[in-house]
Amino acid sequence: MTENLVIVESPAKAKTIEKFLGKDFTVVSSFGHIRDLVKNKLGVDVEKGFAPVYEVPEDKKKVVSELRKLAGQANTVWIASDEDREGEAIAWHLISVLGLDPSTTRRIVFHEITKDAITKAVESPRQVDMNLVNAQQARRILDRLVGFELSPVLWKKVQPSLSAGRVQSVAVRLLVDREREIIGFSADSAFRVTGSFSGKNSEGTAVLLKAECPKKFGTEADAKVFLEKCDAADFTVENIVVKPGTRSPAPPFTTSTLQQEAYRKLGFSVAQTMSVAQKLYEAGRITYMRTDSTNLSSLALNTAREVISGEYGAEYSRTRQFKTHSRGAQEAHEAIRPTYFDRKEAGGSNNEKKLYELIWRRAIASQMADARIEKTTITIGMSSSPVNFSATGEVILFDGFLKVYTESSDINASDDEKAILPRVDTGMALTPDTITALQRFTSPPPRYTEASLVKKLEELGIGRPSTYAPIISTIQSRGYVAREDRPGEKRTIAQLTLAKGKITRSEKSEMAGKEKSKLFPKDIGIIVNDFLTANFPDILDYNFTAGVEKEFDEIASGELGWASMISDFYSPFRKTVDESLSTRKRMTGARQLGTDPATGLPVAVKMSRFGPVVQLGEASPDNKPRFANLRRDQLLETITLEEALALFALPRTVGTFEEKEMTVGVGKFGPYVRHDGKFYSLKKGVDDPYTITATRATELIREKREGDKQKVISEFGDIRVLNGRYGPYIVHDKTNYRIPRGTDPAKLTQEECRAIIDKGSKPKSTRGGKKK
DNA sequence: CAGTGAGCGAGCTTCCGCTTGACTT
Repeated sequence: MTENLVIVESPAKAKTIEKFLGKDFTVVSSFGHIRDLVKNKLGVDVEKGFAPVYEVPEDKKKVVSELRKLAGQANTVWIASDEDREGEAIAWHLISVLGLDPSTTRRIVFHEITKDAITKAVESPRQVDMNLVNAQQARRILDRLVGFELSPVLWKKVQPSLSAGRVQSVAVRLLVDREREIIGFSADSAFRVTGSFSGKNSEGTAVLLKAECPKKFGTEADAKVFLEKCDAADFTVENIVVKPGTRSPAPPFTTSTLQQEAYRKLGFSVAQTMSVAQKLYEAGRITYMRTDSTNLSSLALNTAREVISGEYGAEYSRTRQFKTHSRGAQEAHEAIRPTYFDRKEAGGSNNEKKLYELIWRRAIASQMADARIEKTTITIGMSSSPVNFSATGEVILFDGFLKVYTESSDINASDDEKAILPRVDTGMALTPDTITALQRFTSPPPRYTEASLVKKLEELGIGRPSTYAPIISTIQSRGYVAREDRPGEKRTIAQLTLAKGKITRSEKSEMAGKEKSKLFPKDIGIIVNDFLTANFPDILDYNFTAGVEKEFDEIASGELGWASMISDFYSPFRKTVDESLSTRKRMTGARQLGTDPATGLPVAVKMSRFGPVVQLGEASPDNKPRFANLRRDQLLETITLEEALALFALPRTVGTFEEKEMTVGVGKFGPYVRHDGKFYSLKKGVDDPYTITATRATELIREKREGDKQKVISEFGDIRVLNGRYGPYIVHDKTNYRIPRGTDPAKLTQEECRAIIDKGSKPKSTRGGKKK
């Protein structure tokens, strides 16, 4: 018999709270939502005022029956789900599913897990707020209607199994729109002039000063004219400006900023960050990792102050509370911070340690003093032209929070290195050692990374902390976008150098468009996006979510009825769905590229059942056209006739080896060499199927044979002892057998192998585990 | 394990947000 049963959302939270509440209270977890719209149907009765059809999902039945049992034994049930829309709905579903009495069940909330906050919460219970619950139901129903009405349109008009939704479709649109900006971008170049000067200051010390000309020169000729002027000029220090300034720390982490910084500083993917953070949370090392709040509890503020004062001195401490700026934030939790600031290290694995340290530094820095800096700008005038040179430098007078943490930026910061400047005096003469004009190209807008996409989504108020990682994974698993690298293209840039009264020209090369781990939209994503933006512009609008969120807020405050909101949305939406089903044609992304000069046949690209293809010739009852797959880095939208025709070069014969032909092609598992009925994979990033030579192909064959030899330890007819990924094992009749510990696999005899097989120390069948 | 690209039609796919384990390698 329990006196009091408290239900929270997370089991780790339950464990912590139980300690604060004492023995009269049992604290258990609902593991999030316990009820949802039915799984495989619309689950909304459109005819009957959009009545939702709820069910307890299969994987929640156990939790529900356990909770029901405990609730039946308790005198008082307290529901302490989060203080936001979803949390309120969880409370309401719990009351309804567990058969609790709404008038005696106590709804409590707290957004920091401290004894004080919990005690206060228990002293002021309330009842479930039905307006807030209705706002959640409206959100849920709207998302279901959009997702389950839109996706089937795609199945008919584009391809089966595709999906669309309020959040994912806009995420894909961001990437497609950005890709089109990049496609339409043409790089401009200008010449940037820098100089290296020497002179003697009033103390008689020789100084060296590097400075840049703020004016850019559009053409090489203009740059040359300027360098000629420089050659004839006298240079003097015209002006020295010293400006004090401060820099302030960033707020402690939210889910989104944690994902961004873990990507920039540690190279973690968004999903990796969340799973590592989950481990730290379960171990009690950090506060909850799915949050949109930058708020810190007063307990946290106090302990941070103590730790900072003790570690760095009181002058480094400055207590701050940050306002949460993110759109649609619900602030049910604290910011992400260490549970104990005095613990500088925590976590089992290396990744856990690294992420913990990052969280610790960011949270501690947020409670530290501003850094004080001094920025110096030296202007150098020249006698032959009104153009100046300028040198900027920065000195840190007091490091403050910089002692612990500096936030990284998405933009490459290599250009504005903060140098320390030497002492110079106004009017001082300078002699140029070298002055160079280097050609610089403008860059297109950057492609999104997983983390920068999350940042953008958060800015638009789309998605929630618990869904950022799943969104990124959904749009990739649907094939709409892919995380890829690109080697980039070599580009030649010109450089003019003035030294010792002579101007010399040289050329350098740089890589343009190199990409690492960026999100690229794929053809199917572009086709789906174009279809949706053409037919459902309202839903694909970047501000759609912000608009409906405003209405959800009105429902939450009781100004708007949820059913009327849904109804206003649904009638026109449903009409557009029906129209696009009956009038729109299938979308294939087809483009006619022209005629093949060799055969005179038409060349076209389109999306086929198995991906983007180029087609040579037209299909008719007595003609089967030739097909070739597009490469991973090509798009239907941008591929040229020449590029498309080049794809038919495969498969090709590269030569003979041991009197058998070697052919190169691209198969299911990438590029290969085929020889004597066997396949040999080309090395990724090394070999190119279009240019690989016979010599290299035979090399690959020999390498593979050598590798296979080492794989076989011994062979007894149909029994083989092999070296596998997980160590040596025995193969017989297509089944693998484990070798007993302490046995030298090289010394196994046929009889011993037979014995192991007969004993049947079969590893479990590898087939069973896969779920549909 | 290294291919497909048509058409027929049954039966299936799909949303967003709240939470953790199951699973195998």
